[in-house]
Amino acid sequence: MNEIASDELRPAPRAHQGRRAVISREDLMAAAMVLVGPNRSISTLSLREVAREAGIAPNSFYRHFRDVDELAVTLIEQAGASLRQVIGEARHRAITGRSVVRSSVEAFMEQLWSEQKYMQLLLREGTVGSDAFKAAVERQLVYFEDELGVDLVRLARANNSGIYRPDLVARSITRLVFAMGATALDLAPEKRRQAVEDLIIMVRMIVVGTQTIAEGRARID
Amino acid sequence: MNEIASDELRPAPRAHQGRRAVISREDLMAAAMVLVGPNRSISTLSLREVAREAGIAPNSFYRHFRDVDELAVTLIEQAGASLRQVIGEARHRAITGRSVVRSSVEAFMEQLWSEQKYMQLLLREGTVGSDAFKAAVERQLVYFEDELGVDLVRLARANNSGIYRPDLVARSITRLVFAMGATALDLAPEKRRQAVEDLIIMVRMIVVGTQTIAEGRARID
DNA sequence: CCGGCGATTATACAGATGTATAAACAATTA
DNA sequence: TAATTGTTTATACATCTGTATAATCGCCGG
Repeated sequence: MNEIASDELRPAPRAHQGRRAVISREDLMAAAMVLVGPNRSISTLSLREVAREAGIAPNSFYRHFRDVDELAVTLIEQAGASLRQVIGEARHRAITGRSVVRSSVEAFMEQLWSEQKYMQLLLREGTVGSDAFKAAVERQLVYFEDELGVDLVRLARANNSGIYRPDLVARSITRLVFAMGATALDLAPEKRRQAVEDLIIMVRMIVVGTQTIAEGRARID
Repeated sequence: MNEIASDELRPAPRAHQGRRAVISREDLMAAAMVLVGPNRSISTLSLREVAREAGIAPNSFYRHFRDVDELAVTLIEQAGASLRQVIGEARHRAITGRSVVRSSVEAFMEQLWSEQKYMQLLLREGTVGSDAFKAAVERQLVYFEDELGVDLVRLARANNSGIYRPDLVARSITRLVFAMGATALDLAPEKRRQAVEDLIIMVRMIVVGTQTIAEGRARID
């Protein structure tokens, strides 16, 4: 994508010629993360602002990203990858435990509190901003859905329980959890526990629903 | 709230003294709606921009709203009220029909296509922006949930079907429908029909889930 | 040690933004 | 008609933005 990003692709074709970069893409991404907050979305950050926070001249920004939007997309991908890893681990660790729903939701919410700013990118900024930005977030959500879908099928087989339209089940759960997580982000700490319990019940309803339908026991109104 | 808004409260204390306002709050709100679009969120509109679109001097804006944020909150309330009315009608009209889920979801999606810009405010801008703005959106969602919750209980009684935690059911359905609606907003027209059908299935899963749990037929994994 | 080159910077410019101040305006009241 | 009052406007200012241009810095190969 970017000629500078390809540094990591070709490790050192000719070391470095000229002055070595004193600042890295990662530094700029970190600076951007310092600036975002509950009332500051990534798309409202200015190039100068990020550069200022990183302690470099505005123009140096261009050597690393074409514009703030490209930086935002990179951050989204990083946040998505890290979240999917955490949740994936939680799900597989829980296979031997008791409730997959509970441990997955709890893992998600833990990641939510500990990485608030990263999570905010995925949860609440996916619907505004440039097309590239929206697409990047949507991509992460679909990754998430796909992995969840696979696990749902595997679990259904293991438990000898039916599952109806696992794709839609995965989609429902993902979107619901992300939506509830977004509102939970600015929730008073003492209400968080309750929010987690509520969310677990919500997810269980979906799971019970798909099982009941699959087993032909559903009464459709 | 605003001394000009109170026009409608005290009809005409002393008609008008001085020049009559040549532009109204509604004109400014309409101008703002012209400017928003799939890639333009309300919180990124500048005061000058809205004034320009409305054809007034920038400073005249202050006679009607304190800032763009106050205008945005007013728009949110208007959008929320109109949506709740449409959906409420659809739900009660459907009580005599066949599927409440189908007709409600379809009514929602119709409103989505016909009032895209208004709906966008509720669906995708609720998580960024000022606290006042986020609170306004959340308020509309809770209104929506409450009304849905009441109807769910009524329907369960009418159908002699159980319902578990109707509050959480209403919340799940609301958040899920809004989340899916937000992504559906920039969907190619030919994919919309499929999205509606998928969404109906998702909602049905939740409904079947709550019924199954209420009737003690659930197998909790 | 030095010439070259790439990363970084300083400076600058045009445009946009929020808003302060005061003048121009029109409708109502006296 | 004339004074009054609230609305609208013109002008202005400081600040911020993205970016173009050219100079500076420091490492690396010769």
